[in-house]
Amino acid sequence: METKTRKAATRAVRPEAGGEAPPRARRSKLAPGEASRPDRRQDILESAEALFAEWGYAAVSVRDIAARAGVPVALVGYYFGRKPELLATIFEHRQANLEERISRIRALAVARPEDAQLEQIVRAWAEPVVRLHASSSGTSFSLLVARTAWDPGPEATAIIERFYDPLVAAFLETLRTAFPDCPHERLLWAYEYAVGALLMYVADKRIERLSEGRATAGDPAVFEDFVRFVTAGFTAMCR
Amino acid sequence: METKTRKAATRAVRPEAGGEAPPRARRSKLAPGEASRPDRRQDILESAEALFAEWGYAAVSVRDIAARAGVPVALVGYYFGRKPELLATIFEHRQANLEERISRIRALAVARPEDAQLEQIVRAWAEPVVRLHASSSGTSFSLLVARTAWDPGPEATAIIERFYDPLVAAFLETLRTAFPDCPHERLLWAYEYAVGALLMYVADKRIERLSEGRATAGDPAVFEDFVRFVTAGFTAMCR
DNA sequence: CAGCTTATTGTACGATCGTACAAGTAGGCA
DNA sequence: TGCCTACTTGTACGATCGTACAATAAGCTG
Repeated sequence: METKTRKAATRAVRPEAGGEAPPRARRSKLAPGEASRPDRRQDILESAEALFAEWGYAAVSVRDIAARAGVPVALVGYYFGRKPELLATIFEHRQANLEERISRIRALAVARPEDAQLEQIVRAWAEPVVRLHASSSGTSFSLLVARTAWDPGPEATAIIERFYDPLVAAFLETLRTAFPDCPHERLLWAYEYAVGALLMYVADKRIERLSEGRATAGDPAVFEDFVRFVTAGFTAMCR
Repeated sequence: METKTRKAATRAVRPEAGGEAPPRARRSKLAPGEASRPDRRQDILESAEALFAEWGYAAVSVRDIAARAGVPVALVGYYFGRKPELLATIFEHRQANLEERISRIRALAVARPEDAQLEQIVRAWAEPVVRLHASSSGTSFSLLVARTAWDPGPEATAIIERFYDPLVAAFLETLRTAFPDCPHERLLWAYEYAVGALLMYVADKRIERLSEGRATAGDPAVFEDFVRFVTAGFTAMCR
């Protein structure tokens, strides 16, 4: 519940090292034997991702991010502008995984084997997330997605609307081919429950404590159980 | 990610208007025809509950709470001490609902009709929450529970451990009588998914936007669908 | 009335926050 | 050589935060 009133953004130009701009090939001169000095912009991005994922967007300060990246505070603003833009940039860099989910779901809508279709939809929807979560570089981002989805603040909800509304649309549309007679609202509720389960799969820390470390999210059998749970839930509600 | 270092709490005595102390029968003198002046302590408590539920613990300042309650800031500290104690007091005032859940679940463990037992367990576990959520005075608290469960901050996790670990224990213990052959970890994962679904049921704001207002959580049929979803999920995973 | 306890208020301290801004450095190209 | 651009840094401003504290008001008990 903040009420910030500051001058509007007047930053002249910001380096766009991401996609279209020149591929950021400065710093080519490095002493022989010296490891290529890591990109400080990337350092900031990874630090922000890790910290946001662990503590939530609001609980992490720009100074925390800069400290973890080992750069002065002002460099964060230089590369990413305001704090909400930094959050958005993180999600932009991870869009590939999201687009894979959408395209896999949409592909199922056209080719319909009519058999075990639901399970395929659930897999197409959840599997990229679980795979990302299991990878070493993506585990913090999958956690960040959950934190952002649960964050009631305006910055987080804006991110969710922008990046994940298309996924919901694709999922529901394909799901309607599997359950043509199920009312739309019921599908929506079932989707909510599935999202809740998936977010808990990816983000909950409590299960580690409750199981005394025996329950690990990396086990493929756990994912198979997850698919079973969600698939059966959908079937029970809509069939 | 804050690092506060202040003097330890040296407040002498704080009014304990809640449970054991004298029932707070001051302010008995009111002019005839004048409505009994509302308890300002209660006002603060309700304001805090509503604001924490809507924006999350960290995003709400003590000043926000005082402003909503119409009292000066210092009164919050006078009645509740530090901010984490205020959060804990809210949960203490709502413990009745939690204890109902636990006792209902435990009651099912002794009398076992062996038939439809799982559905009864799920109902005993979820129904008090849904009923509280549907009531006018409890809808903000059920939202607060979800926000707190999802909050990675230390204050929130302390609350969850203190108040909800007994519920998990009761649920799992009773569940083991229904699925004697299901491994413990699998039950734990299924419980996680069920919690995720329940929290989404209670707290998610996105479904209102996605359904354009047509999906209402108050509908009893929605709760029946929820029970179906979770029950089928458990059965598919553990049976 | 006095005396004590509770309730109430304004205020101020120290800390942390996001963000802007001016000044500085360094490398590529003329 | 000098200039342009990208990168880097220290710092400071205004705002907001949790919390403590002294002082006052109000109500009850004698």
